[in-house]
Amino acid sequence: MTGKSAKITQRHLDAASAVLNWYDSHRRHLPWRAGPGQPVDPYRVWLSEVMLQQTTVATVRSAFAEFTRRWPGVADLAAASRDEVMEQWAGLGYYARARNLHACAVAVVNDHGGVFPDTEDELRKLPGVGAYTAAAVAAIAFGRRAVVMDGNIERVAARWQAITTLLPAAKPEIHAEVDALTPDHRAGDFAQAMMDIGATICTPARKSKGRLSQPDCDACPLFETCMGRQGDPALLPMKKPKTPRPDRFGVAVVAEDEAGNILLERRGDKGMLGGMLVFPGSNWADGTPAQSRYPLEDNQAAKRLLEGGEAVTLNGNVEHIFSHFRVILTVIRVKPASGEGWLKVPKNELSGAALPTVMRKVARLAGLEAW
DNA sequence: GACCCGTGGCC
DNA sequence: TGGCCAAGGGT
Repeated sequence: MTGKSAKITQRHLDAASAVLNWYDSHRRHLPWRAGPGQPVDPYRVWLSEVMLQQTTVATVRSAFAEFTRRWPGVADLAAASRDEVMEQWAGLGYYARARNLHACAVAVVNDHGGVFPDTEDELRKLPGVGAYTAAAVAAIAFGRRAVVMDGNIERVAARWQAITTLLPAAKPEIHAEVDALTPDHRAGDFAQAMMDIGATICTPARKSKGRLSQPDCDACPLFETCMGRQGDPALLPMKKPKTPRPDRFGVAVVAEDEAGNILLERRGDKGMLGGMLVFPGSNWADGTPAQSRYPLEDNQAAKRLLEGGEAVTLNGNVEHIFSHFRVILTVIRVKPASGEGWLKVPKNELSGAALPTVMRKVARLAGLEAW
């Protein structure tokens, strides 16, 4: 997109050239990457980029294989129901990605004749496609020159230029350097090369035995032009400290009717776990453990399940860490007098349902899943 | 800019 | 064990 570029120096040109040469012999071979001279499938590029948002390559490998086997093209994915997509996405997290993934496939079919738009601006308008994904797809799938900035490239560039400004304030400054580095041709290869370098050589610093792990600078194609090596590259990029993660407490009710169905509800589209299935339960509140108060006062429908049946509070808790808080759940098991009004899933079909991981932990504590 | 939004792996 | 991190997007 637009934005200031740093002045392009010979150092920039040398670095970009070295990166592309390195890529030709050291690129990672990943299922969603076309080989040299092989045709690129924009659907697979887009799908992999969405999956890779904040998610590791190892996790995406199997998920990508399952999705492409089930839905080989964008029209197949668009023709699926959203609930099917949510089921297939279960366990991958950030469920807005799954909602947007389906909405995006539908938009490509309905508004673009089933063909992905090939410019950054048009891609950017699709649901779930932000600055990074639009640039990546434009460059990788369509050979456009686009400035691709992700966490890896951000780190590599910040070290290469020895940028000491704190993130995220440093983003424009880093973007300007990446822009100046990005070649007119092979911008997609350049971006993927930078990500490979970030993932395998210019790795994030981790504390190990009280020291910071060091990047493998000797193996890096940017060795000669890197300014970060004049200091300690492991210290870069500098980041603003994160806000602490509070604890929340709540109750989940595992209710099984006479027919062996488990009672669930589907969350609304907005907010946490949107579109996914969850056990009835309380809200998750800051502060004190829920069992010390009146935990289901905020959910009368769930509370009603406990009336009539013998409710058992299970020993132990479910603990789960989300991006911005930790939740500790008390689990109550009950045979309700009536399951009316709840979504019913047969006990033996729970494993294929759109249950997020925290709810699978609840099911496990209640003895419902091997998992 | 700040905050919301999952999960698994690593040391 | 706890804190940090991963090919971010939406509001």
